[in-house]
Amino acid sequence: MPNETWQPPPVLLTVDLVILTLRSSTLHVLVIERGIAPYKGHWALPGGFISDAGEDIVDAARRELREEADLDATSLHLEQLGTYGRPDRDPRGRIVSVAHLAIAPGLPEPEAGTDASAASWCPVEEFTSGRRSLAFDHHQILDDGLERARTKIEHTSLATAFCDETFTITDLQRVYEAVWGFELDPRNFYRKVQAVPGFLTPVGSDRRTTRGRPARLFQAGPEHLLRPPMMRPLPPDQNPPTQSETK
Amino acid sequence: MPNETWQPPPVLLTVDLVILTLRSSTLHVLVIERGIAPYKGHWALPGGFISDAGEDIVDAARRELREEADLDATSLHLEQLGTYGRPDRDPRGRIVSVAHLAIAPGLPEPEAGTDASAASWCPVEEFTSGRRSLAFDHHQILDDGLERARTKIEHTSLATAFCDETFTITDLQRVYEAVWGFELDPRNFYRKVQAVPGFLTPVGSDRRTTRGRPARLFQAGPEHLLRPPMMRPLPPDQNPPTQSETK
DNA sequence: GCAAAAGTGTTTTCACTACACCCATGT
DNA sequence: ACATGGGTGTAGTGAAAACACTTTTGC
Repeated sequence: MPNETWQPPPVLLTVDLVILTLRSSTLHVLVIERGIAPYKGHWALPGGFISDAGEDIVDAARRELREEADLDATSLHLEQLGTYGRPDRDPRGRIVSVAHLAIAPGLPEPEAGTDASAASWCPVEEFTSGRRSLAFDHHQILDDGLERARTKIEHTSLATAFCDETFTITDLQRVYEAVWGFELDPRNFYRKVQAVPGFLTPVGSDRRTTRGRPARLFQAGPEHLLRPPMMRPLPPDQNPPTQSETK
Repeated sequence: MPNETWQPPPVLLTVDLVILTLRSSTLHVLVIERGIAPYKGHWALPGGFISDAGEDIVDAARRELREEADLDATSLHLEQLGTYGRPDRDPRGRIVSVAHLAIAPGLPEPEAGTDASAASWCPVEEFTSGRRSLAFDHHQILDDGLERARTKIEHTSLATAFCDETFTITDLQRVYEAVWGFELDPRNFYRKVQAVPGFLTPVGSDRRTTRGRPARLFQAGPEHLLRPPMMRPLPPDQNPPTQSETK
């Protein structure tokens, strides 16, 4: 162990953001086009350095959310995702990034032309399919953020963070389908979500904007942990053998 | 946004470790008695500064595991838990800590008197009950580590990391009971774990030395994700109302 | 034999799937 | 009327809790 007079090497700390939203029933992530080196001209996740020595990490994430995405962090879901510190992850030197996951309701228009000039929503499928790439280790961070979202909507009420203040059950179903990547039975989904105590609170009025029968409106309930959880079926690549089959 | 000539403030990075193990069917955490200020003489989680600018974060965690706990990180479960950076968390200044969770099989004896003089296993209940306290924000880190362990043994094979190379099903049940804090039915547990494909692999030879019928020995199977998961029942503080009751 | 721990069978309950069917609205 | 999306009934399936019961050891 180093002795008392030894001084540890300082590092530079950044925050990076995986900001997810739903746009026309498709999962999108906010990316920016880098204006400076390294990776100038490449796509990257929004983020930046901790601004001063007294700034809390989550406050830095909130600030970047406002500066780079023009989003109000007080009304958004925001959680820490993980810390990425591979020594070679940034060619400028030892830069450690604390990644965060943010969930926003679907905004009707892309980002207004504010401080962040080159920010835009992009379907996550562009990146997961490999058609587009991301700077630094941001592909890894995006993958981790997507996996976090997929598992968290199973047993927490995180899916409501993708919706507006009030929403229909079908709206919520679109969230699950977009995040998980497959379709669900609407009738069973309808009852399943309502059977979870505290998940949804009915609000008096209905919504009649489309044709067809008007849908009841709900808002997020008081419960954050879903019991029973909304378990996703395993993808049908192969049916797992049960205990009895090995008999 | 700061202009190009602005330099971000460097911070000091540490790693802290929540090392959990089972000792006589009780969950224990490794704590050290601090020999230097701040919090001199108080209990704290093992940890230390990143040693040089090229050291990966997880390597630093492995190094601390070896230096402070005399544990070989290659045979242990080790994962990142989260990053703690409240500006006032350390009176020495801006020190950000990347906390890790480590799981060790039950060692027969406490730590050998190696580099870490004052390290000792302590039942976690001493801290969760408030009888003992921890330095810095380590109480928060411990709570987060415990919660991570509780949820991860539900849907991953993490519980096997508490066991030796080979173990009986009852050994594994003790892990679940210690981490969750309540007892399970041994007969149902016996079948439930074996019904999860890939969770356990029977090792040919059986037996073990207690009185009573000898138990079959198993080792951890190839599957890391448990499907179906080992769901814990909700604590019986109150039975949640189902959908039909609100009718 | 008896206690203790391992392992099995069986019943009941309950959640989930699949799908037929009814309801309320716009055009 | 009929298309469209919202909402309900119900039978079949499988997982899990509860618990009686059998097996295999040490003493």
